[in-house]
Amino acid sequence: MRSCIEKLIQSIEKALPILYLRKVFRMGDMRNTESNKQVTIKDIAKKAGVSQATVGRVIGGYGSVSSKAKEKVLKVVKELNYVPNSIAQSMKNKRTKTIGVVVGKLGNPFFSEIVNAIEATGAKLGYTVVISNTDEDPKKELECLRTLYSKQIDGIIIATTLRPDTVLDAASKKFYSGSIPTVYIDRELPFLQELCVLTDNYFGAYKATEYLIEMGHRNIGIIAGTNTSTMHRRIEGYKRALMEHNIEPQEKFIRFGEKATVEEGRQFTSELLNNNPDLTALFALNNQLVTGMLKTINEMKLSIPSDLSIVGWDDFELAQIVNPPLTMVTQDTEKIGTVATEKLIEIINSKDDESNALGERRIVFNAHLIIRESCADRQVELI
Amino acid sequence: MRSCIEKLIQSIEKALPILYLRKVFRMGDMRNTESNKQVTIKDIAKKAGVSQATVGRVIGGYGSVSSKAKEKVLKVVKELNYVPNSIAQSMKNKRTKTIGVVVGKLGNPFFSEIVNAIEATGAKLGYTVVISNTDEDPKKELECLRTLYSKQIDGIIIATTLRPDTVLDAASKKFYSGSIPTVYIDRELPFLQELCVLTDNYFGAYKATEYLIEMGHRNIGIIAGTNTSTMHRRIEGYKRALMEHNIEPQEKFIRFGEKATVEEGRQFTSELLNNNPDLTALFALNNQLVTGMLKTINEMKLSIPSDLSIVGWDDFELAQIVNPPLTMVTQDTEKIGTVATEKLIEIINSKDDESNALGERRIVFNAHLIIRESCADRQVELI
DNA sequence: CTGTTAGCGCCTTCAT
DNA sequence: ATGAAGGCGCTAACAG
Repeated sequence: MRSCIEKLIQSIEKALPILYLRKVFRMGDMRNTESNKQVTIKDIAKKAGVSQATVGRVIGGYGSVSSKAKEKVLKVVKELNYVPNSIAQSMKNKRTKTIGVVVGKLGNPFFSEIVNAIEATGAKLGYTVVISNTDEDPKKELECLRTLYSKQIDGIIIATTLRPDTVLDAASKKFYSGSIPTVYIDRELPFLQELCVLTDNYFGAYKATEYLIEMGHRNIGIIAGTNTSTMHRRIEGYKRALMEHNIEPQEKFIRFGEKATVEEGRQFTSELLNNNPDLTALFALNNQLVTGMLKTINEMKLSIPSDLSIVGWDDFELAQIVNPPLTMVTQDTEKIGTVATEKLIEIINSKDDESNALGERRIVFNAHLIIRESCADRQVELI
Repeated sequence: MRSCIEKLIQSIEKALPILYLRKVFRMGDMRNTESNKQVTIKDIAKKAGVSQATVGRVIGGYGSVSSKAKEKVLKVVKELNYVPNSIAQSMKNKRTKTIGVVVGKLGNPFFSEIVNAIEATGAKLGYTVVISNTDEDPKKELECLRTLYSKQIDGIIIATTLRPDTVLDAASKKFYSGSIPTVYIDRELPFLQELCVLTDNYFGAYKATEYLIEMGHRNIGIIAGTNTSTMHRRIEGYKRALMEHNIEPQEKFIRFGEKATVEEGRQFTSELLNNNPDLTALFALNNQLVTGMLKTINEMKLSIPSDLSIVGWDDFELAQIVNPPLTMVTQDTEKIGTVATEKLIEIINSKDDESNALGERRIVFNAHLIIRESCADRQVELI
C-alpha cells in the first residue's frame, strides 16, 4: 500500500516539476535534524576511538601515525564533514592567514580592480581578504585599522587618506608604524618607511601636459581631488611641464576637490569653464572626475575635441568607446594589487623567519599616456 | 653645548625639509624598542593592580566596578594602547562579527557596487566583511565557502555560480543548506529555501524588449552570459515579450556565453551581426557584454541608432555620456547590497534569540528601463 | 564590589 | 605510535 503511494508520488513528481519542492522541504528539514554545533577534533577522536593528539597529527600532517589510525580518522572526518576551526588555530598559531585592505571606496573602479587583484593573489597564496572603506575620512581610517588590528590580521594593504603633513598622536602611531606588516598603495607618506607600491604620478601628468602643450595649448585647466600625495604629485608634474615650456602655471586653472567624486568633477568643470573662457584643454585626474567632467561638457553642448581638448586619468574600458575615444593616462591596477600582495606576504613570512624585512621602500610603475581622439591642435583664437 | 647643537639641527630641519627624514628613523626605531607582542588583559590587570575579571568588566561594560578601579584600568588601557583580541573573543562567544561575501568577480562594477554597499551597511552594524571571488567557477565557490566556514563567519551573502539544475553531493550540502545564515543575491536556486534578494529580471527584459518591438523591431538579437537563473529569467522575459506580440523567438538570435565577459560581448556581437544581417536591434544583458558589444559596433563603424538600435543592462555612470547616451535596464545595486546585509544580520540575530528565521524567501526590486537615445524606429527595409 | 577559575578548539611538548 | 595536559586571550559563572 505504502509503496504504491510512493510510486504514485514519484510519477507525479516526474510529471510536475513543481513538486520538486517536496525535495526542498526535505533539505530544509535536514537543517534542524543535523546537529547544529560545530564538529571538533574531540568529536572525531571519540568516534574514531583515538586521542585528540592523533587526530591532530592526521589532520595537520605532522608526527607519525599508524596507517590504521590514520584511515579510521579520515573516515570519521569525512563522515562528520569536519572542517577545522581557523579561529582556534589562529589562537594557537598567532596568525590568521588574513590580510586587511583599506581603501577609499570600493565603488571606485580604480580601487575595486586593485582589490580584485589582491583577493586573487591572496587566495592563491592561502590568504583571505577583509575589506574596509574609509570614504576618504582619516577618522574612519583609524577605526578601520583598529578593527583590523583587533582581528589579528597578518598584514595590511592600505591606500591611506592621511595627508603628507599629518602629525600622528601617540595612539595612532601604533597603527602606522610597522606594528603590523603594512604595504601602502597609491599614496605615500614621507614620515612612514613602509613599502609603497604606486604609479609614477609625476611623470604621467608631465607627459600628458606636455602632449597638450605640444598641440599648442597654453591654458590647460586641471581638476584634482583628495588631498593625497598622489594628486599632489600629478599637479607637480603638470606644473613642471608648463614651466619647462615657459608657461607660468596659474592657480585659477587648478581646482582641487575633497573626495574626487563624479559630482566634484561636474562642479569644477563648469566653474573652470565659466570663469576661464580662455581654457582650451582640460585634464581630469581620476576616473570619477573624468566622468563628471564629461557629463558637464555634454550638458554644455561643447564638442570634443573641437571646442575643448580632454585628457583623463585611469583608463576604463569605456574610454575607448566613448565618442570620441578618450586620451588617457593609464595605470596598471592589477599589477599594483598583485605586487602589493606578494610583497606583503613576503614581509609577513620574513618576520616569521626572523630575517629582516625587504628593504624596498618604493615600487613605482610607469603611467602610460594612451593617445586617442579627444585632443586637437589648439584652435585659432577668436580674438 | 648639546642644546646648541640641537638648536642648529632644528634650524637646519626647518630649512631643509629633507632632514625630516631624521624623524622617520626615530619612528622606525620605535618599532623595535616597543615590545612587539600583543598587550593582553593580563598585562592590564597586573599593571593596574586588579584582577583580570575586573579589567574584563571595565572593558566589557558589565557587572559593577568601583569607580576607582575603573579609572585605574582605563588609564593603563590607554597607556598600553590596549586593543582587545577579537580572535579570543570569538573563541569564547562563538561569533566573529564577520560576514563573508562571495561573488563572481569584484572587477565587475555590478558586484563591486554591491560589495561596497555590503561593507558600508556591515560596518554600520558592527560587522566586518571578508570577500572572495569565484570567477564563476562552482569548484572555486565551494572552496570559498569552505574557507569562510572554517573562519567561523556569522553569515554569508552569495551570488552563487551554481546552476538551477545543480545536484549537490552530501559534502556540499552542508554549505548550501542553512548551516550558516545565508542570503543569496542576484541569483536564485529552486532547491534552496534561503532568502534571495534580487531584481525582477523577467519583467526588466520584458519591458525592454517590448519597447523595441513598439519601435517596430522584429529581429532583436540578445546576448547573455553565465548560466544562472538571472540570465535565464531575462531571456524568458525577452521571449515572452516577443510571443505576446506574435513574433516567434528565434534561437539564432540568442547567444549565451559562459562568463559574460567583455570579450564574449565582442565575439557574440560580431557573430550575431555577421550571421544575421536582418537584425535591427541588439540587447546585451550585463555591463560587460554591453561594453564588448559597443567595442565591436565601433570597430564595424556602425552607427547607433541609425544602423542599429541598442539596449543594455546594468546602468553605469558612463552610459549617459556615451555618444549617443544608451538606453538601459537598470537595477539598484546599492539597495541589493544594503537590504541583503540588513536581512542577513537580522537572521543572524534571530538565531541568537532562538526565534525563527524571517520566513521571507524573495525580496525583488524593480528593474527600470531608462530611455535615452540609442534606439530608433525600425528603418525601412532595403529592397 | 572583586578575585578565582573553567573552558572555547586547537596545537604541541612530554611522557609512555 | 599514541595519549595526557597546558595554554593561547577572553568571558562569565561562582565564590567570596
